[in-house]
Amino acid sequence: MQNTHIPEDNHLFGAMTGQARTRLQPLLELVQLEKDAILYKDNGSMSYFYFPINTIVALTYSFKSGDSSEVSIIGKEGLVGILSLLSSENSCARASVISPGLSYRIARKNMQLEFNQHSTTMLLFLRYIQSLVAQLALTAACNRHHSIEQQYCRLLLLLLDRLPCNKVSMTQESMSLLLGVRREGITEAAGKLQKLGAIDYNRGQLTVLNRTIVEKLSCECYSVVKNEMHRLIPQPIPIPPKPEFSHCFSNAILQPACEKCSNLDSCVYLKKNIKRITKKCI
Amino acid sequence: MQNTHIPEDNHLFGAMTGQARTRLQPLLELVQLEKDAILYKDNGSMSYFYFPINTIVALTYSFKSGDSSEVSIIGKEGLVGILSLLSSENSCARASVISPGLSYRIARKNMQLEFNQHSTTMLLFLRYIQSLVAQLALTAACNRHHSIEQQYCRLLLLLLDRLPCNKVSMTQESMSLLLGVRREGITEAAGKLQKLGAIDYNRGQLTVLNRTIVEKLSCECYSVVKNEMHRLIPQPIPIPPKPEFSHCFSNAILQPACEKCSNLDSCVYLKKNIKRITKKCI
DNA sequence: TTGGCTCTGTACGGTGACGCACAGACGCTG
DNA sequence: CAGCGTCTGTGCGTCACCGTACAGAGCCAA
Repeated sequence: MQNTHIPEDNHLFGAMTGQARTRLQPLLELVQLEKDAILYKDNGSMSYFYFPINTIVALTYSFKSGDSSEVSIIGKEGLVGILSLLSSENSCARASVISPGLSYRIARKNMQLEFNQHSTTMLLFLRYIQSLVAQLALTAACNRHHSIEQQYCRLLLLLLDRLPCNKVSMTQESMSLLLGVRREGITEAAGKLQKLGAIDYNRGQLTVLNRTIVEKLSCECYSVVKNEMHRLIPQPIPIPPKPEFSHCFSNAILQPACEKCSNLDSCVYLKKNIKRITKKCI
Repeated sequence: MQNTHIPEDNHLFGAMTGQARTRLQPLLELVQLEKDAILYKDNGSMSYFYFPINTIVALTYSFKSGDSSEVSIIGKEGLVGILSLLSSENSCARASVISPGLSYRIARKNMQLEFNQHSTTMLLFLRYIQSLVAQLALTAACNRHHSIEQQYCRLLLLLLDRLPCNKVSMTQESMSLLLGVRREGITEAAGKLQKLGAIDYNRGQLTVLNRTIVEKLSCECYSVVKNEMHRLIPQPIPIPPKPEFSHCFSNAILQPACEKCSNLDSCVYLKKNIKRITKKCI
């Protein structure tokens, strides 16, 4: 049975020229990123770049005190690790998987070669970096001025845009760590949204029922970031979701469509030969 | 009388190769940036890049509500406008002069040409962009977790590093707008620092008396940003301040060394042919 | 079934920052 | 010198968020 994913499901990869994609395609490897896997640490080096397909990665900055805060969310629209193309070293943020799923990855040196030798690729990536910069700047200002509720909604929307469905698999505890606030703050915001009928949730399984309400309660930061991204990186024409895809590969995110897929281990696709990246890997 | 400044007083310019500097030097123009001049707006286009000498520029993001927050501080170590090299458009932050002084500037198209055609320049600039990114990420997390007092100290240190002396010419009101907090919050923080003997101030004229205390009260963000910058961009060997320089060109920052320089208009250097960039210019 | 673990709901006091209001101090100008 | 505008100090009440603590509810495994 054929694999139902193509690297072009990642928008940034899809926005590369045909020639560039032809060059890179043989160097790509499809991997399953599991929850809380660390793709790179604050100061460590990284071996791979990741083009997420249906996984979501957060860039977070941590203080010595242990306090931390998300600075950027990267999913199928982007590339994890791109900032390290700017120099030989990483920046000071950590990249961790907050929603498990599939991603293509490519060895660092191959990516660096492509970036250095082909100006069209470089220019595209630089545009993407600019959109990341805008996201960072906005997050800074947002953290200063907006309420937990607004930021919770913003985060929900960022996650939704990067998931193949309207279900988010994250506990309130995880969300609070991302935003750098108390868990109780999230409980309160989520409780209000539930009362309004905007979301429904149960033990780490959150479903967005009415996206409009969430958008209204969110701060303007969400739409600004989204528009900036769309302005800089052309978005692919929306393709109707592939049933098999959403069935078998996003089972940690979707409510599974069948019993046997409620566990990753029983998924026939994953049984094949897709490497798993777990918490222990880097 | 010779001009006492050279473009190499700007660290980023100084870190460029000799060939690159030779190419750019004839294209540079020395200008006087006056307080509150807007170098570029949130969405507008920009005509020049600025290599600050003894002026300081803030990148701030503003919300529709009018709330705003500084996301980055740029002085003699950097280049204002560099992010727009990444694509044809600007990012969503505004650049305004918070400390008046001199800067070299270069037309946008000339800079873009240099960036596109010379890889050593490009690589240097990309490294600088990475340090900016680190600053943005840190600011985001800092805004979340650190107190006004800590952030006030951080800002003071960032300003000090970019000034030729220990005097900062800014009102508490201006500082509060930068940090995106109440003016009274700054009053309180400044009052505490004054009681401790760390600073002295009077109607917009602030002198740092004991830098060590300020560093102790600051959050770790200052040193992290500074180290990241030094790691990525080689710093010049410190040169003892030139008396004439500090006398005549930083008079809006320094307590003037003589009476006739207490006013910009009476400065013989500025009388010559240095263009002034005021609030009205863009 | 039972016990233990995780996740969520709630409550309480503490605190840092806010918004507002106003007074005093300083410095410039006529 | 008088008057005015700017800058700073201070004192409220309010609110959002924090830290802590604990209880209940759901889920899983022994």
